[in-house]
Amino acid sequence: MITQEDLAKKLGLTRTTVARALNGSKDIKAETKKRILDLAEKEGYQKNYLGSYLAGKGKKNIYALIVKSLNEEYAIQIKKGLKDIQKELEDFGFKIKILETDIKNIDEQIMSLKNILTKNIDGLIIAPLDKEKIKKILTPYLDKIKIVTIGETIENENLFIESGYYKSGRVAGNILSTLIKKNKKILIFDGGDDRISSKKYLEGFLSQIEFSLLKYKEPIFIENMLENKNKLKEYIDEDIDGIYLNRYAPEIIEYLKSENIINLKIVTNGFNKKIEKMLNNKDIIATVSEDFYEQGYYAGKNLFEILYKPNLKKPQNYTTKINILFKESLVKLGDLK
Amino acid sequence: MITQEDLAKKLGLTRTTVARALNGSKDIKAETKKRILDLAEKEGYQKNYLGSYLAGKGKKNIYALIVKSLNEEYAIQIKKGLKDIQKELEDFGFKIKILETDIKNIDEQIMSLKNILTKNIDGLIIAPLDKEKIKKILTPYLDKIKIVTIGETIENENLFIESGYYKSGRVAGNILSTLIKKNKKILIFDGGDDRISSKKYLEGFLSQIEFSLLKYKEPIFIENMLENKNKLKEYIDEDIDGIYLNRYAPEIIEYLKSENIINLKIVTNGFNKKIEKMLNNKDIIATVSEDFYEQGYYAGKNLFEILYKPNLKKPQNYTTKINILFKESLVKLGDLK
DNA sequence: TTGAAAGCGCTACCAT
DNA sequence: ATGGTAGCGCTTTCAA
Repeated sequence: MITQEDLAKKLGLTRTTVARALNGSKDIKAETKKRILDLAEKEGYQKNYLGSYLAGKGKKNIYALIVKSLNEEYAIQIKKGLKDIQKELEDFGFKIKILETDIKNIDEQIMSLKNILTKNIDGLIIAPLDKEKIKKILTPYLDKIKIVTIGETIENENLFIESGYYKSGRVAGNILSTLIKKNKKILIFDGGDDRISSKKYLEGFLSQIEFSLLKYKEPIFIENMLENKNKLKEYIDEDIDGIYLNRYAPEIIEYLKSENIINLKIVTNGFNKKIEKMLNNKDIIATVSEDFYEQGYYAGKNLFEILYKPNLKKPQNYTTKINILFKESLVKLGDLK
Repeated sequence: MITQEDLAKKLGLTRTTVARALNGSKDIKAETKKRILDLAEKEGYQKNYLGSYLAGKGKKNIYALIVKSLNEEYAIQIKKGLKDIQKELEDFGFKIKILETDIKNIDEQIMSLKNILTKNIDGLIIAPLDKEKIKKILTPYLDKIKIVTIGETIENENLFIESGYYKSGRVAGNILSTLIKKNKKILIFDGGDDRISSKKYLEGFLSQIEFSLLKYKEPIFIENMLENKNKLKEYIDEDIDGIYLNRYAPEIIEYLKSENIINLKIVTNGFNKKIEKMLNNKDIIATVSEDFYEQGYYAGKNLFEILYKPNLKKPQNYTTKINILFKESLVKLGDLK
C-alpha cells in the first residue's frame, strides 16, 4: 500500500503538501498539485479511509426521511435496516437521525426536509413523495450533501434505490397464472394509488396476465373500498378461480370468508403481519414483496461509503431484491427439528 | 467514547498497562489487571477496532476451503461473495486465500486442510465434506484459529452458516402441491446423496407432500440415472400432473421432451445456468434455492468481524436466505422499460 | 510488573 | 504556497 508519505518522499515534498493536493485545497500551486496528482495516479495511490477517519474524527451529520404508510411494515423494516447498519458502523461514529412523516401528507415531508436543510448536514436518505418538489428543494445542496433516495429518483442523487414494484407485480401475475384452472378467470382488484407501490404493482401484474384469464377488461375499482366491500360480491361467480390484490387484502379476504366465498386462489403483492397470518391460514397462496429491510440497510451502508471513502466509483442504481413467499417460506428452520 | 487513555488516567496508570490488561497479556499483576478490567466493564469501554487495526497493521492469514460440486454455480457464487466482501474490506488488509477441492474427493479436502494448518493461519472458512474427520483435525487449533463453516457444523466453530436445504425442499413441496390438479398425482425423483444438498432437499420435500398426492409410495430412484433415463418413462402415465427434481433436472427434462412428454408441472430445488434456461423456457414452473453468493459474502464478513472486533458477542448460527424463482423473477427490471 | 516512546495513515492547525 | 507538529486510539518494542 502506497501512502501520502511515500508520494511526498518521491517528490521531495512534505506529507502536508501532498495531503493538500489530494484533498483539493486551493492553498497550493497548480503545478505542484498536478505533479502530486499525476504521481498518485501513476502509483495507484488509494486513500486509506481508516486513517482519514481516525485523524478527522469526522462526525457526519446524517438524516433519513422515511415515510409511514398504510402498511406499517414498510417503515418498520426500513428503520430496522438503517439501525442495523448504523450499529455495524458505530465505530466510525456513523449515526443516522431518522425522521418519519405520513405518506398521505406530502407537505409534511417537504416541511421536514426544509427544516433539516437549515442545519449543517452531510448526508441524506429520503423516500421522496413529491419527486419534483423535492428535487427543486435539493438542487442547491447537491454538491454539499450526499443523497440517497429510496423508491423514487430525483435524478441527481448519488444513489437511487429502486423498489421494483412493477416487477413484483409481474412476478405475482406469473404465479397466479400458473395456479388458475383451465377456462377459469381471475379477478383483478385495483386498490388505487398510494404514491408508493399500489399502482406500479398493478401495472406489472396486468402486463403479465393473458387476455384469456381476464374476467373483466378493467381491474375492479371500488370507491371507498373499506365501506363498500359488499360491492365485491357482484363481481364473483363460478367462472372465477383466483383473485389478485395489493391493498386491503386483509379486509377483503375477511369479507369474502364471511360471505362464505372460499377456495379462490389469492395472490397478493406486499407483506406485513396480517398477510403473514393469511399465508399461514392458507387464505393466500403466495405473496410477492420487496425487501424493505434491505433497502434501509443498503441505503445506510452506501451513504457511509459515499461519505467516508473518497476514492469510490459510486454505484448509480440498485434494485431491491424481490421475495416470493409461500406458506412454508415462513417456517423457521430451527422450528423444524 | 471512552478510551484506554481515559481508563489509565482514572486509575493512575499508563496507557500501556491498560492495553496489556485489555489484551490479555500475562506480564501484568493479577490485581492490577482486575482493577482495569472492572473499570473497563463499569465504564462500558469498547475497543475501537479502527485504532487497533491501524496500529497493529495486522495482516491476518485467512483461508477459504470451498468445494466444487456438480452444480458449478455453487462454487462460483460462493467465490463471488467471498471476493466482494474482501474488496469491501481491503482497506483493512483483509484478504482471503481461496482453495477449491472436488466434492467427490473427500481426501483431497482433508489433505488440503492439513496442508493449510502447517502454516500460520488466523481464520478459516470451510465447507466440510466429512464432518467428523474435519472436526478431529481442527480440534487442536480451535483456540488459535477462528473458524466459519458453511453447510455443515463442526460444533466448535465460531459461526456456522446453515444452508437450509431441508426447508428449501419443504417450500418446493408447498409450491408443487398448490399447482397440481385435483385427483392427479406427482412423481418424486430421488437423485441420490451428493453429501451436500440432494438428500436434505428430498427429505424436506417429502415432509410437505400429502399422501394423496403420491403416485408411488417411495421416491423413484434410478441407478446411473444419466445412462438409464429411458426407465423414467415407465413411471409416467395419465395420473401424473407434476414432477419434483433436485438433480439431473436438465437431462431428465430433455429426455421427457424428446419422448414428447410435456405439460407436466415441474418444480426443482437448486439453481444454475441450465435451470435458469429451463425456467425461461417454461420447462420448469419454479425452483427453490439457496443464496450461495450470500453464504460466501456472509462467511467472509463475519470472519472479519470475529477476527477484527474483539468485543463482539459472536453470532452462533445463520441460516441462508431461500429464494423462490418463477420465470418472471429472472427478468431484469432495467429490461422492462 | 510497569512505563516511555514510536508509529500506523491521515487531518488540522500554526508558522513561515 | 509550503512545512512543522500534534494527535486520533491503538499496538509494539525497548527500557526500567
